[in-house]
Amino acid sequence: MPELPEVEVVRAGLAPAVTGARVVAVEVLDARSLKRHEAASGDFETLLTGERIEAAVRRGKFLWMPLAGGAALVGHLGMSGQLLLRTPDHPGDDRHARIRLHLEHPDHGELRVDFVDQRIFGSMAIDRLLPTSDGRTAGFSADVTGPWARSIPSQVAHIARDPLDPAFDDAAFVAALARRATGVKRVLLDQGVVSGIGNIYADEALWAVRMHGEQPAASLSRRRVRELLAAVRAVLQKALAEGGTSFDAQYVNVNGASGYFAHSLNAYGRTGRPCPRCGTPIVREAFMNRSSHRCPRCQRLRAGSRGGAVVTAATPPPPEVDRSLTAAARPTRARTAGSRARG
DNA sequence: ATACACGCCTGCTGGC
DNA sequence: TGCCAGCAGGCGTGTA
Repeated sequence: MPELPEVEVVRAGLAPAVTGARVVAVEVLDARSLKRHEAASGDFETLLTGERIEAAVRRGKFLWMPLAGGAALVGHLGMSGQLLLRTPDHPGDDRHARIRLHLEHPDHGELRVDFVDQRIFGSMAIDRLLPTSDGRTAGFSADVTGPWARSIPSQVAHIARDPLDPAFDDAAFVAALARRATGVKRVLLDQGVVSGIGNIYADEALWAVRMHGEQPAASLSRRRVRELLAAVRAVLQKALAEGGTSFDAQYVNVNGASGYFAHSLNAYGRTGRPCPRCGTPIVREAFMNRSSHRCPRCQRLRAGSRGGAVVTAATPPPPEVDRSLTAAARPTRARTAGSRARG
């Protein structure tokens, strides 16, 4: 399931191929993938056909391509979405292909972008661009000089900046947690507070700093919140670095699903298997209609230390983000695009 | 305003 | 073997 690193891999793979390309034809194979397209703004195919793509930009898990006409093509991969860059003659028998874009690029010639999405939690839409509320660059892209750089699609405007964004406000994040009367994991998953984090990387970051997901956010000291934020960044960057290796730049096989499942993980999906740190079996617990995974020994609920004396016994040891995520993960890492064929 | 349950979707898996 | 519940879960919406 694509979270920030996976979406960034897709964006980075897409960008060189689509930037400057013209949309010559659009095929909507399943209109359900347009559920976030506002019909009142016009027909999706009509609005998109003939447009020139200016860039590929990402904030959190949202991806968009500013168009020369001033609007943007917005994509969200949802649970199972992929944006696959293909040659025009690629077989069209993909069972879950929902939308197809036929592009003409001045340097690369004819290209096809297939939006493939099994569960249809993802979507594409044409949306208008609004100025960013803080006047800064809207998201991540290679080019920040275009007229669209400080503009964000209306349906992405409520999404917070992600932790890898240079404009992310650490102090505001600390303050936001102090205000929240809920568990820290819920806040990590709230895209209005910090974007890009899904269930997998939330569990991994919490494991890295030995924190219980139900720990009340407001009970955390500023220091602990900053440790958590650092762990989030480390986990995302580590995954991103791995994803970079799985991208086959030669023949643009842009693929959001290859990579991260089943490897590099210390807690997520490891129910019953030993915690890489202490050996205690990882437990799985119901959480918001899904699951949380944690080490019952390393990650316990603790008395809050915020605003009071630090309780020595409750002070966690320093996080071991790097060592655990690097060394433990490598042997099980999947290969690259080639391994994807197994499905 | 904030917190949380729910619906949207398909395909796979395990229990009976 | 077939059937069905459960699970995967991001995000918008509705409710309290």
